[in-house]
Parts: sequence; C-alpha cells; structure tokens
Amino acid sequence: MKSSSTPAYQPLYRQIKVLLTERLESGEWKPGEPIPSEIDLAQRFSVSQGTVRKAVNELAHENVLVRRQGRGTFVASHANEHTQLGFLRISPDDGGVDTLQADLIECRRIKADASAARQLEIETGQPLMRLRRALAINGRRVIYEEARVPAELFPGLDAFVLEQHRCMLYSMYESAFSVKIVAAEERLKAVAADEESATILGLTVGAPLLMMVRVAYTYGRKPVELRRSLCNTAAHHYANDIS
Amino acid sequence: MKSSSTPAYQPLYRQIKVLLTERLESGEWKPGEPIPSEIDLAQRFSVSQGTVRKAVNELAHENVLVRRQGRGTFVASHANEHTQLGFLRISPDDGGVDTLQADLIECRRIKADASAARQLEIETGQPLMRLRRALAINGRRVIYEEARVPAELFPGLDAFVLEQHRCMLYSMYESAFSVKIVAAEERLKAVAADEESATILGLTVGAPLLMMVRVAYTYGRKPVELRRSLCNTAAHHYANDIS
DNA sequence: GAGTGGTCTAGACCACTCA
DNA sequence: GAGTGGTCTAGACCACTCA
Repeated sequence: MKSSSTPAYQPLYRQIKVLLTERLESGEWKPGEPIPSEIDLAQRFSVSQGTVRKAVNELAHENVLVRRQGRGTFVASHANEHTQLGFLRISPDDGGVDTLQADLIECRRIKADASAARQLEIETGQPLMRLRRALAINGRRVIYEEARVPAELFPGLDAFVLEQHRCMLYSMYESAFSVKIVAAEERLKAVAADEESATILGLTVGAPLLMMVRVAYTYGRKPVELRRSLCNTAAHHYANDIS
Repeated sequence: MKSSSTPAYQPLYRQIKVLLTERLESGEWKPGEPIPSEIDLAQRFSVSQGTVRKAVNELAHENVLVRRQGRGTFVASHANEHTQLGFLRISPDDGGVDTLQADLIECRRIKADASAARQLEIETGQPLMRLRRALAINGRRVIYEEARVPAELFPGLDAFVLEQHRCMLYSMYESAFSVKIVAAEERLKAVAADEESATILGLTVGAPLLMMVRVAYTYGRKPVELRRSLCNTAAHHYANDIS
C-alpha cells in the first residue's frame, strides 16, 4: 500500500483547482450561480486561459461545475433535476422516473455510535439527526431509507423544514444548510425484508430487498451523510454504466 | 426526446478519435501494444499534437487507451489485472479480491430467443454460446452466472478453450477471439434464490441474492455479451462510486 | 541522452447565447 | 455585436522511462 500523501510536484492547473475549490467551499460562488469567466479567472490568478480551462474541466468532470457554451460556467446545484437524478440510481423497469414522493416517518436527534462516528469522522456520542422516510416512484412506494447527518451541520433541521423541501434531501442540504453533496460511495447487497421494512413497503417478511449503503461527501471529500436504503426491486432496478 | 443522430458540426479532434477507433477495431493496434506517439499521429493526420492529445485523452478516459508518461500510450487490455477488476464490482466486505476461481458448469450452443436477439442486435434463432459457471472469491463460492454470446463471433469456443483461460472471460474474448469488451450496462435487483442457484451457492431456496444483468459492448457500442450473475452478498458487496 | 507523455503559454478563430 | 466557452495551432519546457 502506498501512502496517500500528495506528491511533491503539483502542476499549476492543480493548484488553480485547489484555489477554485476553496472559493466554492467558502460559499463565494453559490450553487446555481455562474463563476467568473475563464479570461477573468486567468487574470486573477496570473496564468493563461488554457491553465484555467484545465482546472475547470476537471471540476466539470467531477460534476462540481457545469459548463454551458456561450453562457458561462456554473456551480452545480441539486436544485437542478439532472444533478438530482445522478444520485438516484433506481428507476422503474419500464420507463423513467416521472414523479417522486417522500413520506417522512421519523426525524429525531440521536447520538453517534462508534461506527457512524468513524465513518463521519466525528467523535462517538456526538449528536446526529436521523431521518427515516419512504419514497414512492410514479406513485408506487418502493424505497424505505434512513439518513444520518451530524446535527451540528444542520441546525434547525426538523419535520417542518423537511416538509418544505419534499423529497429532495440533497437540494435541502444545499439550499437550507449550505452543505453541497458532491460525491458518494455506495455498497449494494441483497437482504431479506425484516418486519419493519416489510410493513412499510407492503411486502412479506423475508422478501428480497436491494440494500444500498451510502457515504455522501461534500467538498474536500468530507463525509457528511450516511444513508441506508432498502428497495423493492420487483419492478424496479438499480442502473449502472461501466466503462 | 431528441433524435440521437450525430450533429452536423464535429470538431477535428472528434474526427481524429473516430480514425483512432477504426484503427483499434481493425486490429492494427492490439490490446497491450503501444500505439504510435502523439507526434507521429499528428504528422500522419496532419493536425497539431494538441488535437491528437484531445482525441487520445477522451479514449483514455473511456478506458480504451492507457497513457503512461515517459513510455507511450497503450491499447487497454483485459490481460491487465487492473482492467479486469473494473468489470468485477463484487468484493469481500473485509478486504480485496486476492484469488478468483471459476468452475465451468455448462458450455453449449443454443438459439437466440427474441429478447436476447433484440439485445444483441441479431436475428431471432441465430446460434449463441451459453456458458454457466460458478465463481469463488478468495476460495469462497459466491457467484453463479450465465453468459450468452453470438456463436459467430466466437468460433471454436468450447470447454477446453475456457479451461485454458480459467476465470477471465473478457481476457479470453480478447486474446482468443479478438473481441475487446470496452463498456457495459448493468441493472441490479435483489431476488430470491431458486433451487438451482441455491444448490450451486450452498444456500437455502428463497435466500436473497444480488442479481446483476449486464449487456457488454465492444468498439462502436456493439453489444456482444449478455450476462446474468447471481451473487450471495452475505459477506460480499457490489461497490459503486457516484460523482 | 533520446524519446515519451504532461504542462503551460499566447494567440487566432469558431459555435453559441443573449440583449 | 459583445461576451461566453470550445477548438486548434505552434512552440517551449518539464517529468518520466529506459537503454
């Protein structure tokens, strides 16, 4: 195993990328807004436009920025439908996701257990908010999920705030708490439905469910959400492209 | 829905990319071998090195080519371990894949049903080869899978050829039949084990299994393999990064 | 030291958007 | 028509590999 320390030599465009990321983290440029033009940025940083382009291109490939020819470069936003769907990989076997509806089942404050604390890089016992909800795709309830986030990052998060933002958690994190989700790691397993999930999803105990366990990250690969989703895949599937 | 026709304007580097892909398809540059240097290619195509670089970069991002600074640019190969593992997304919950072993269960000629024919873009009734095998990761048998490929593309494929290449199907497709897999689409579901899969994986009927249904593509997004894998995810998981 | 890919620049021009 | 990102060029130099 190699150490993950940064190599000594870092090209100029990587340094520019770090500077851009810092601006994004600081909230100077907010989701949905345009960042300065390439020519402007090149002047600010005293580098050529080509060097800025390389930095911006990498951030665009990581879905942190969105380029639009003739208009400008924008900070990616979960308010945008397209970005949302990148994180929802479940769809009906026969077609796309037309409507998405969430029913809140629980929203309460808990203490982080050792495992959650380790994954969220906080101390054991720190307060978390735990949300449980059921999701319906095109009117059919197929997902039961639980999300846990550090309470500190989401002050005032309660059922009322959730109500206002309906189903889109990442859009809410972004607009109400300035926490921008930029990446996630998922692990999938097949499990048997327990009593709780069977009841909520209208299945029999023991029915096979697709379990998705996710760690979601904000800028700088800082973990900010743990999620466990259970999906009835009788008429739905998880799609993935490999190349 | 927009039509998927190619837009009228295609930049030069895209045209170069098409030319490079044609050379790869023709077998002029084989997996594992280097392609000509950027300067050489630029001269051949009468464009600047920068334009060649852009075309090569896209193919490298698609894992069709592999760049190695100071050495050259190589055609990606499934003989390379790293490329193999890109297509095997299952790993043990506690660690990596150290050994992989395949037991062949069946290898026979069948006729394509309507569904398979549609997905492989051939005529119904055309001959297919159907392989069934069990995979063991680090000595534990966890996957039972079936692969179907057009017999025409794999002349002489039989148990003996399979034996020689052990578990790595894509490596065999590539080296024995010059069929290079470059991408795949997967759909995942949770299902209950039937009698056959339960017997092979040493489980009880009804146990939850992760089902992966895959269409694999060669150059030009031509579909060349259908695969259905059933995985016991009691101590293993399917990993996916989202960004 | 020769050859490879990787970075950086400066400048020209193109495609696209919007007022 | 002004401003944006997108393409393309030519050239300089750097990091890396290998004989």
